[in-house]
Amino acid sequence: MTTRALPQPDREEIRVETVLQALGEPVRLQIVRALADAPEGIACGDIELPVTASTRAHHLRTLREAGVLSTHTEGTRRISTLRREDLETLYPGLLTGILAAQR
Amino acid sequence: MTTRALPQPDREEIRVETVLQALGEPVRLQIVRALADAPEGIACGDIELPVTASTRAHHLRTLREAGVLSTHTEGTRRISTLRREDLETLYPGLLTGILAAQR
DNA sequence: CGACTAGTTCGACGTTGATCGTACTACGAT
DNA sequence: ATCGTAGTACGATCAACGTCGAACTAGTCG
Repeated sequence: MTTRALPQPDREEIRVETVLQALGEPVRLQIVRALADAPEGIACGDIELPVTASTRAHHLRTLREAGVLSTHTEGTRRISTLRREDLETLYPGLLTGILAAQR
Repeated sequence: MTTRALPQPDREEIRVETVLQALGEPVRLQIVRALADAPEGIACGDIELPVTASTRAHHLRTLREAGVLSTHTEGTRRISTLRREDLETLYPGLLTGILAAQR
């Protein structure tokens, strides 16, 4: 089995506008919430979403490039995790605030 | 002189996706930052923005309808203020986190 | 190897959204 | 009442985005 990490921005490259724009999309917010409930990460396909696989891939890429999540390959699966620490350092309280909203 | 408030969503009507989407636009984020620096409110036209008056009006409306700011008329000027308390109640930490980002 | 599975990439399509100019409204001052 | 100022509403335009299906890549298991 192979394990590899996908390219993502460094902490200092993360921009607020990009993060907010990424989070301001219902499906992506749903993904972030799913990830928040799974601290150890979750496989893309295991998140229930009302979109096709290709759209899901698109959203995950957007979130990763915005710096919201990390993805690494484990065999044929791609495990995504929230970049909690980076986000908390850059924008303390932001994630908490967002997740506090009732679904 | 006349004073009147413009229609805006009640606190319980505010939706996270809408707020995040509103904040995820550079010009609007700039407006929010200007408002954060002026707790007593600020007249629309006094915010320096790289867009025309009509575009500015559009963004202010978007932010107001999202529940991010309040606007009330004072004579011919429209004074906008951040809805800090409502946002803090709904999404504690969100605003702080966003404003913590260096410009 | 070949078949299967997980996921991505690409191109197309339709919708949304940011922007502008122009026309309009509302208020205050003269 | 008339003029000037602050700001909004409308319609048009163009770019960005979410969505999909189909083709592709990469890994696992027989």
